[in-house]
Amino acid sequence: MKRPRVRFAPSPTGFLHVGGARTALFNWLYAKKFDGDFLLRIEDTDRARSTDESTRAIFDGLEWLGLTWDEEVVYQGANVERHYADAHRLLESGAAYRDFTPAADTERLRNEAEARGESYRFDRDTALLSDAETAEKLARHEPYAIRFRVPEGHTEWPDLVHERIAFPNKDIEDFIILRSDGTPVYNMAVVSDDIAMGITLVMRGDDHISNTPKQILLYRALGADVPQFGHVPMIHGADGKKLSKRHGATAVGDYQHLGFLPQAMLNFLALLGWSPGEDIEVMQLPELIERFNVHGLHAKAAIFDTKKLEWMNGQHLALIPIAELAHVVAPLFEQAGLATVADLASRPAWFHGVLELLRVRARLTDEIVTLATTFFGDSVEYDAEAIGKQWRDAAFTADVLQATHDRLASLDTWEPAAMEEALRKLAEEKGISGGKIFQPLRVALTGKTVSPGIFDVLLYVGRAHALARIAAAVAFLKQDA
RNA sequence: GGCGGUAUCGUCUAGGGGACUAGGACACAGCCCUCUCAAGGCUGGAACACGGGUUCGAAUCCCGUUACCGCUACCA
Repeated sequence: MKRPRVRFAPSPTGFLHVGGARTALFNWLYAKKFDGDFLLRIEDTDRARSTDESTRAIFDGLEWLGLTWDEEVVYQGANVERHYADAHRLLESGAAYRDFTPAADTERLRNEAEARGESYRFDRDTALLSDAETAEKLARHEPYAIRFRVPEGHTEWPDLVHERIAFPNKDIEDFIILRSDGTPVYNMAVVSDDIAMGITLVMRGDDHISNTPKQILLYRALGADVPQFGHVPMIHGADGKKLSKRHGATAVGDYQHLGFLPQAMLNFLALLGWSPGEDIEVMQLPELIERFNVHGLHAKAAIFDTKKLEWMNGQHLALIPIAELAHVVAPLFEQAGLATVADLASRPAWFHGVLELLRVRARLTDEIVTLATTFFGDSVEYDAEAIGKQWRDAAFTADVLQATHDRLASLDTWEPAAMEEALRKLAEEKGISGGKIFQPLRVALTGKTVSPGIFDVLLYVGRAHALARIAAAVAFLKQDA
């Protein structure tokens, strides 16, 4: 079997959309799984809408996800000469013909038909000219478009995702392949490029299904092998409509900035329209490649469920090697003004310990930073709610906290087991439950009613800071009483 | 309008004629664990769009209807 060659061919008219990212992923997985090449082609022939900025955004998004491409990026705009030549080849062979009808005329006919509620089909017979007429118009340098002569019969193909799709050719009008200004039209450019790039499988969004018969016709007329096709479904928003800005974040970059991990995004996207066929959900890239199969590809549009993506991110946050997580998250700590990247790197054991505590409690990397504030700085801000709930009896609480402070201060090691033993003993002596100590202590240390386990907080806040915070709480309570 | 595509819990899905009392996951509710919060474990509610066939037997095959989506350009 020939080495498979697939491609992802976005047009640079916006950012990398999650739907595009998913098609890219399926193509990439296919290439990895079947030992093929994954190529990238930027379809920048629409000069007005294409921007370098969005080309960069596509690269960035793909790189962030780790969907790297083989070979150099192909820019469609650089190949217009060939597109033009291919269109003319079709003209020479008779597969296409010149259409001298002014664009405005066909547009008018189309509009009129539409107004009458009829469907318009370009009429080949009125456009076809005698050789003499053609020669005459050519001599006068009248502009013409080149139209493909759609043959009789029907066009069908076995789709990788759908079973078999067939179109009667009578429903396909003679479409333009070269505009009267000499520029190629999308279908012409795509086919010409895919042939030149040796693409063996075209996997793309199912919004291209109706382009496919036209393209197959072009392959045949050009004497090229018709590749395989696979049309993957669209991604919809919660309302069932095609995902768009109205639904919130749709660009891959948005999710990156929201605090999602690329591996979670990939995992989530893979499961949107593909299933391994087993009850397994959380997978890393190597496992995704190993399990990927064409059979699991879906035909039905899927709704983008942010909640599940968040859950998925939480799963990957828990799975990612701690050093890698530290690397991803350290810059965020710096941005938040908590600590510099260099500072964090200088005390990896401490930093990793803090991250271990928080990774299971967070779903987004940003949340880790928020939760981590407790472990930095000297002062604690007390939540009014926390005070009301855990520090009701100020005098009693001050007393308990003072005793807690003293017991902890007398410890000669600063490790959780010893702290717990000491404080449980204190509770027993006072005839109160452990919670009666831990909860007020939590407020003293964090200002909040919720936090990681209290002994872990003690450990990572550090002896000096912890004792200082408890003393400050006692002072606060005494002045309050 | 024409053409094409799709149809299983709210959502992502398993399911390729009998193993279906329709399984898993997210979300939701409850319980357990427990110093709080997460995580984890357990339990619960929740679906085969509708109507006809084919068959001893249909979520699964066929036809129709409906709904939704896409395309219908000298855009890509």
